[in-house]
Amino acid sequence: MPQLGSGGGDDLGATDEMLAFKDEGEQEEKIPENAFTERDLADLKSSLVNESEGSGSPAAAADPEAIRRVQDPQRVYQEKLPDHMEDAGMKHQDPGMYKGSAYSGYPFLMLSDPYLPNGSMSPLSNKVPVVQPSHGVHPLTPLIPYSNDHFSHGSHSPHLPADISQKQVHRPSQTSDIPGFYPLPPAGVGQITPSMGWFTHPLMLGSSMHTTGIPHPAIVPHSGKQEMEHYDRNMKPQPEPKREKEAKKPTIKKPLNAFMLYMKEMRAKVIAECTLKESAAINQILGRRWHALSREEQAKYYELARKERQLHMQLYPGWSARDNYGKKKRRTREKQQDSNSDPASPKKCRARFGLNQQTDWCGPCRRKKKCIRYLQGEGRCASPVSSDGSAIDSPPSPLDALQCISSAFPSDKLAAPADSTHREHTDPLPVSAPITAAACSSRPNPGCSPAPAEPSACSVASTGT
DNA sequence: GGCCCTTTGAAGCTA
DNA sequence: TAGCTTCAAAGGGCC
Repeated sequence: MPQLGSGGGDDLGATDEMLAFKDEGEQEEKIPENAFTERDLADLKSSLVNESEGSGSPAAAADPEAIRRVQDPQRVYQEKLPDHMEDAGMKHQDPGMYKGSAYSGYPFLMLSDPYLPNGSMSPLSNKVPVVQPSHGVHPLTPLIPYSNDHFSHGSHSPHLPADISQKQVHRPSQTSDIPGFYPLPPAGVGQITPSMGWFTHPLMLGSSMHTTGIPHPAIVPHSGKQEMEHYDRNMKPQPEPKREKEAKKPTIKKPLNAFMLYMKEMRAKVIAECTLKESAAINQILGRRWHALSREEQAKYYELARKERQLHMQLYPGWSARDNYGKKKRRTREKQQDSNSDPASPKKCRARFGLNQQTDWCGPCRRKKKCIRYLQGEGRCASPVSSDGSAIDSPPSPLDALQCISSAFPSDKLAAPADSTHREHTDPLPVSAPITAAACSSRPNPGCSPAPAEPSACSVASTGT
């Protein structure tokens, strides 16, 4: 795996685990200077619970651990907030690791400078033209990856829900205790912890602010306008029938993982460069580019993702990914069947290549994903025939599009990673992969010169499937 | 309107 | 513990 595996890395799939991050427990010793206080955290949780669940606190009630954490904030926050923020130079302006990254605007990393005292963004924050006009979230705010348009729907002002201020007024126990969670005067901003700094972003306050005043984007209604209306109503003090209230419980979304953060950042770039629109095709490209990233580059995103998870944990101690299970319907049965018959399934590929399953495979292969070699153009697994005797099809061919991307993005990493020693498991896109005329004809990029190849191979990029 | 596609990673579940 | 499933984002396509 290219990611972060250093030689003997075992779990190459979870490369973030391979980072030399300290154990959470070890991180308790240091508290970021700006760490918000125990009280803030407790209030924050309280407000979340109050707003989403009504006056009661079912989440906490159902989760003694949550209560304990709230009551033991020292443990909570110290436990959650890693000192590697300091280690990585993130506690203050980081001249290195995040410099030049779109994530220079990452709330966690911004600490003192990301949001200037007057609320404006750090100049560094505009480096990457990620544009998400339809979502009132600042595009450079990775800690705001969650869909937030739910909070700005309907006739409300796209900037601030009409009743926001009222709600703040009517929530004395929260507003008074969480001075930093609401539109703050410049002085207040400085009191907010780095991790909470995004709360004060003008855009956040404008459109994605949670009506609780805790605008964490992970909190969204289940879906749609109607639910949002319910959600708004839910914020009002009037008691509602239990069943109804339950149905209106907002959804707390999963924190984004490293790749998701990367996608969020790079999507617009890929779209702009290759005039692609379909997310499926874009994601294929991004997936390949992800593998082409250097260890250090990926480390940024793993770090961000880790902080994202930590913040998420702090905000929603009782939340579990399981809470959202069943909220999406998938054709899992069909996929499962495909996986079983897939000649590139991890198990089969491992066996065919006769490689050590602990060290010789990339993360995807060690899970359910296809063998990376299969995908990367070796064409097929070692055997041309699958276990059931049927012929193995040629691998999916987004490669031509990816090849084009490699031209569009003159990064030598795609063709020749800077550090090849750490990507033995995920070789970059084969340079020999031809760019089809179709692939390039749909792209304005002059660097994309077609090579003779099957025209149909571009279908992935040009049409999506 | 809502699911599908497509990617990787994290977390939960199951045997 | 290994393997599988689900969800996270995105937005065009499709039914």
